[in-house]
Amino acid sequence: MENLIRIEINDSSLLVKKGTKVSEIITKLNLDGKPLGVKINGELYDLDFVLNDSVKIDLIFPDSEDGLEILRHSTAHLMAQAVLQLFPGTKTGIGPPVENGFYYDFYRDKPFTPEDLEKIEKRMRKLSKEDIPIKKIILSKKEAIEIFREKGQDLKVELIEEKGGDEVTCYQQGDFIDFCLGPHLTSTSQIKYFKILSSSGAYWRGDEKGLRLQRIYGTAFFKKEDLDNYLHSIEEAKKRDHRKLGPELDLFSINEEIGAGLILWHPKGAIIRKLIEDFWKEEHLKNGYELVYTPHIARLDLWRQSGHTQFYEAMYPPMKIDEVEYEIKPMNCPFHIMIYKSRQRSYRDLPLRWAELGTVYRFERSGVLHGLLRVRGFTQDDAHIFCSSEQLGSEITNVIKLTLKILKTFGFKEYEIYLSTRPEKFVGDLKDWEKATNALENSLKKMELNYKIDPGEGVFYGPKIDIKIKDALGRAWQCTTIQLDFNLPSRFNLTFIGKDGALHRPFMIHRAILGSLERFFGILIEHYKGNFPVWLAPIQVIILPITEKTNDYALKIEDSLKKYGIRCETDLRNEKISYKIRDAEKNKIPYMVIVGEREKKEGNISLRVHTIGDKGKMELEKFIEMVINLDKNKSLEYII
RNA sequence: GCCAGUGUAGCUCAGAGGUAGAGCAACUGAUUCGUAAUCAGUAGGUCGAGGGUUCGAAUCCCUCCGCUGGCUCCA
Repeated sequence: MENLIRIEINDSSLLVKKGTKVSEIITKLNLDGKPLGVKINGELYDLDFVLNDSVKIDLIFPDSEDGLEILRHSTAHLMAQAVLQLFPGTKTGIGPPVENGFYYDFYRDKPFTPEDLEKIEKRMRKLSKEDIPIKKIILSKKEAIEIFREKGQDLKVELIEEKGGDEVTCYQQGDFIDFCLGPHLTSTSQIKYFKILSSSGAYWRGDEKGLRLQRIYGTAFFKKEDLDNYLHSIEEAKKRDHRKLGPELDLFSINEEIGAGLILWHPKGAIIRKLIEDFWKEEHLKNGYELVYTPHIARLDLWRQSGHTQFYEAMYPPMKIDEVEYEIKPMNCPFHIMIYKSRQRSYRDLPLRWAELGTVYRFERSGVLHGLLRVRGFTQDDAHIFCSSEQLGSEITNVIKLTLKILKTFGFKEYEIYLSTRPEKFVGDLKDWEKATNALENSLKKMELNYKIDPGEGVFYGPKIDIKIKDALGRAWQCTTIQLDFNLPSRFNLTFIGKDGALHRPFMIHRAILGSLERFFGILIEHYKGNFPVWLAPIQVIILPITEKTNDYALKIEDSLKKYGIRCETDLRNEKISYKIRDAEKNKIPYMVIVGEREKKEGNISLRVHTIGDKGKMELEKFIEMVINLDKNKSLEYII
């Protein structure tokens, strides 16, 4: 009996001998089509996989994400084969599948030019047509190292030496062999619909001081239609890129003469910011926060005491004022701490929740700047909570609740939550770390939120929860962050007098919900594709007289709307109505109120709604009521 | 910061050693029009900045600045 294992596969369960290959089981099943591989315990394997334990097997077919992963991994190999044929002497690094595609890293003296990439793609098509079988081969570690050393593939030798067991798995297709666990397709002819997308620099093993490699990115699909759709979707996403929409809609700009990573908020962007800030302040006041304001600079000594000068790399050089060194702030925390320290605190005062829209400046390396999403000057929607050990759990839960409410109001439903735990280098004692990490995790569990654990990714001073939201091109950006801090309270010797009359150290939670107004605005522009909901739209209504004869009526309507605080304008230009409509649609104004002789005579309006179209005649009062309602409720809809 | 690409009118782009171009937007005029572009005219540029090669540079070379993709995904 001990030679038998139980295999769960395809809704059935069967007993097989130890050492059975997956493929032997599969031939016994009546399947439509052949699977590409299997997934066991979350790992992908090919059909040669030998079963030695009782496990559950998931079959991988082409129409799945896992199937695509196998295809893309094989396409990466195909690309490496093409590169080695065209550019002999190139050394191969690693070539994994990634979200939406794959890449392969190469080392070569000369960089790949765009023409080289075209040649590589052409060669890949040729190799695909040649229908080269892809075979798995098992070698001893010694053999494998010899083979790759002979081929001059030093990087592979390094990897095999480090990661290879006694037996080393390789995949071979024609003249190309790669050290790889697989799984892979069985022939290059199965790789048909692919495209090389871009190249870039990369460091060997992600080490900035290490070897500089060239990375080539590509993608692949099983169907031509899917590839075309993907390429089309990239083009579409570029149209709602905030860096394109922002200047187009006159929301913000970045001026080279002012400096990289510094944002100019134009009037239309500024009104949106104001509305976001008002909402943010209201919510915080409702939730027991108090507002504070702090300066933009402080003496360098303050940053020495906080530890920023030693630990924080993004500081600007200090400036001298009256022989004393001052530093522009990269964070708000030391200021809030000084407010805490401005008097003796008692357990009766706690929790203290201090919020500030605090503008900070950080030196970000030039290559990482990115529109509104990564800048050098930005305003954090910051707050610091000082609380006792007993209050920690409920404070964290309340921060998460507030976060979810705010994100929901803006219409965000998709985001990723991460819990980052203790890194190797850390300050504070283990008990506190454990308590705080548990408090964070318990809050997530209590609220039944899906989250991933980022082991060791916490900051040196404490564990944290991050919420990331994706931009138009699918890149995730950290917005919300909830961090515990074991560093500053002790560095500044924060205390409160407990019930017992003794001094205790408060817990400190550092949190930002939107992250920064700049980044959040960028994400928001892309989230709405520039079609802001009524409550945020810089201009909510534009009144379009059909000819000059109804200009007076249009202006009367503008007056009426303005009385109710509705943000509106009238297009008095001497243009045809279709021209004015086109302009208003391009400016993504929610409502177009069209008035001609008919409306003037009947005393009503014609309404056209952005992205929806002509809604016909309407009473002015009804329209006003609708707009006010949607505005007040922060509705994401344009019509009721 | 590093690798590669890129920078011409407000925007989208053409020009690739020999006098800076188009469309849209802007401005002026005509047209008075019913749901995504009426017609005509006018104006707009140290070709990112600085240096060099040349009789002559937007174009070739160098330096700097900005922007774009990537530098996290691990055989």
